Amino acid sequence: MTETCQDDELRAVLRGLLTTIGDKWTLAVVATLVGGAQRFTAIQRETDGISHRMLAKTLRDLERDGLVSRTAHAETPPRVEYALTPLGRTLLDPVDGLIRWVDEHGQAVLRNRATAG
Amino acid sequence: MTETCQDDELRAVLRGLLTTIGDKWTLAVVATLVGGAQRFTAIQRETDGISHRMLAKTLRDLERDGLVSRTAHAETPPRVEYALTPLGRTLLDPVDGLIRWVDEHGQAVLRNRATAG
DNA sequence: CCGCATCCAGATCGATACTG
DNA sequence: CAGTATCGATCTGGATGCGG
Repeated sequence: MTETCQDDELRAVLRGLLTTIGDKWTLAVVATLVGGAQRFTAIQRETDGISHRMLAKTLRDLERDGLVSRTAHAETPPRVEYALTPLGRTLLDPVDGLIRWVDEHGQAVLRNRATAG
Repeated sequence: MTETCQDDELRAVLRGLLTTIGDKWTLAVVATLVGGAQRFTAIQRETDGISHRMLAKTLRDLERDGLVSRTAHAETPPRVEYALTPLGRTLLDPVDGLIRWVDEHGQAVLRNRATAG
């Protein structure tokens, strides 16, 4: 495994990661899970305007990447809880950096957008 | 201007920003511009596989947000140079945090994807 | 050389309905 | 309650051609 290959792969992962967390709902869902494990319906209620389908997709993607864990309890009625994995929690740090940037410079971006149309 | 309104707007900006920098090519273009101002064609040559149209769109979006400046020189042949603005450079910091995260945990994500995908 | 408009194929998303 | 499949509307991205 060469370094260039790794570099290429890392770039791909970076883009994929940005695409993932940049997806319309991912961040909101993650924000909902910061406080602790949540059930499917609870997440949907917390996340304003998300459709059933998109929540399912978002959670599956996050689970696929190992950022969110899915625990199905064999009960009636069925109960499934989602939570951030340790790996998922490590992501909160750099994301927080982005949030701070928006907090600091977001207004400037808005102003630019308003000016430039 | 209420705080809740600002909070909503900031969330919108955050999502918009993540969408922007998560867009397929934005990061590669920004990476090209880190070293200094570049011409349209030079950026296209540096950024492997990007189409004319997408580069134009990417640059326009970045310019709209005030992250990239566009300087047209009135010459023949026409020459237009793009460069990161000071605001654009402040964004490099949090993005670097993300890159470090990928550097550190990207392999784990890939492993998870391979297992679950 | 630079940028935009048009056209077209593929991806995405929301609503709905159906299974366990 | 949790999750998947289908369908239709919308959006995106690439190729091409034209104007500055």
